[in-house]
Amino acid sequence: MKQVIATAIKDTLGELGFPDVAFTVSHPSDLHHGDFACNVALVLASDIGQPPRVIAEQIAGIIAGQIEYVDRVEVAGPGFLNFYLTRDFFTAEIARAREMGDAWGTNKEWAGKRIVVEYTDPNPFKEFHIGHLFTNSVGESIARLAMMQGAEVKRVNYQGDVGLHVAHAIYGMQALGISTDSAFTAKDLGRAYAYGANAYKEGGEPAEAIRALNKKIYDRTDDGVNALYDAGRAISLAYFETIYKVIDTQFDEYFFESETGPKGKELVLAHPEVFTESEGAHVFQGEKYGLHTRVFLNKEGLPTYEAKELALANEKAERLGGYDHSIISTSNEITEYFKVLKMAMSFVYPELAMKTEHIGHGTVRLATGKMSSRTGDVIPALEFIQEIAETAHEKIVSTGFTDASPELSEAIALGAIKYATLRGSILQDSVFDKERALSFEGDSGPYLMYTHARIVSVLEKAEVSGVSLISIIAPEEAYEVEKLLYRFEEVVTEAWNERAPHKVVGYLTELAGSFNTFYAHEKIADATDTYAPYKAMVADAVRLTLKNGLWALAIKAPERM
RNA sequence: GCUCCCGUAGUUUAAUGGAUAAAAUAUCGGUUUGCGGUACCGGUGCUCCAGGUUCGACUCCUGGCGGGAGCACCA
Repeated sequence: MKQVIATAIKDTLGELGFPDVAFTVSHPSDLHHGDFACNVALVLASDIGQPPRVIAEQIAGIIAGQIEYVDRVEVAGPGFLNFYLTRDFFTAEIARAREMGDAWGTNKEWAGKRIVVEYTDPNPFKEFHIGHLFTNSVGESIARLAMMQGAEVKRVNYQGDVGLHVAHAIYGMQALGISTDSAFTAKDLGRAYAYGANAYKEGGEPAEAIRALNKKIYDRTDDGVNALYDAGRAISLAYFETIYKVIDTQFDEYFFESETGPKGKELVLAHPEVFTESEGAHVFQGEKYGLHTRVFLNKEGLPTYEAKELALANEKAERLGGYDHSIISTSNEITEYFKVLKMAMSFVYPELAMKTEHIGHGTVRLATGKMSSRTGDVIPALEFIQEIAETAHEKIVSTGFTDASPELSEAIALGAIKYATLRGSILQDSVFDKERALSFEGDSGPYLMYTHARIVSVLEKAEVSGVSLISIIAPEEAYEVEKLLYRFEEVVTEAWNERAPHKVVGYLTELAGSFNTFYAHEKIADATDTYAPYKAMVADAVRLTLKNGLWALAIKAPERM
């Protein structure tokens, strides 16, 4: 529709003898200003020395009545052309949405192409905390938006099972007497890690011991260390799997630093023209490209994150049978490193470098203060979810909802968390206010879920009362909610193009608000109302949009709450 | 010190260079005894500072101020 209007305007410009200028056709921020607006007269004004409103009137005079589905064109404000669509357009869109069903909101832009999305990336031996929950929410949503573009998406999780942090944990295990003789849990590992990290910070002998351990972990020469390592790694990974089940995320492939490490080292050594020796280490000198120098192999000859990530790009391509695009979603602490890495990659793997994209997102802070896995002052993800689920359960019981199952409590808790983390731009740091996420009022995941469940319910009531969804007699004026509905496809595409899941959140919230206004003023389950069948169809299209939109955010849409 | 990100109602956040800067929350006041009140309607209240570009700037440019991250062997 946008394209149709743009073309018509372009033709009109030619007809009037105006120069061909760049203009935009967009949705006005206020629905009272029509469904589409064009700024062409404002752009032309200075070029041809006429007031914008005069130009706009000329264009409107010609274009009115020329475009199918455009009811009228008005000149407004400083000289905008406002296009109002016909009732038939909205009616047709409602029907189209309902026909498309689960495919509503998707397109074929990336059909036949493979996109790899790497996200979450928790490190074994460390706690899976709410920061991982945040990064998982972002990555999962990006992956789903990619799927909605028709791409074949491969979800990938990359985990640091070697490196200094593991040495921290092993050192802590030894110091705290955690051994394979007795059962230990992921929580014990978290404690051990915090202990080792603190010891390393103190420097001196413990730091030396940790560096020595790090080397042993790599070369596997010490049986005692190997035993601790193998048991710890297995317990960590099993623990992560239980979390993935809870947060509804599934990975196609897992990559480990223990595999990419040796390959990364090989790569660095094989490209001396790219990686130069400096102070005993192998570095990439980024200064030539406006970046900074980064170490790829340290002076002990061990690969750093950078070298491993380099090898990882190729590993992914090999194991997944190639890819058309590769997204790596991490917190923005990595952003600067990644620029250097990508530059280095452009010399080693030019084709892969071109397909690689890093998305750095902000970090979550709690209202109570910053959390850090180094001090052990973190909130474990599972405990956090459980706590919110318990509060959700209390609310369900006290308000007399039909379903008080633990599954529903958990779904609501996760909906609250995901919404809260995705509601703003992912670039920005965000503050997680627990009280707010738990309030379930206004802008919230449960608000959207509740609206969805209520539509399901009213549609059932409508059916029972004999409202048949066959009649398409619609009131002359389209409801406001209809004017938002057809934009869903555009929003999904925009959210994908800009890597901005919050666009979907904002849209769904506006849609739900608009529907709730509609619902408060219009009776749907009333067989005596001529318009009831049409209103039920509108409600059904909103239900579908909420369902598909929530899916893009990995939030469940229960039919009953 | 250098690089990157950010600065919007009391608070948390929106706004492809466009119209009266928008929601939620908090606060104040309402909802025709209506299909699920976790809802709906209304009031109060905001672009860090100083220049510049533009018909038009929260948005772009320059310089400040303030916050976060990074800046050689952690990830």
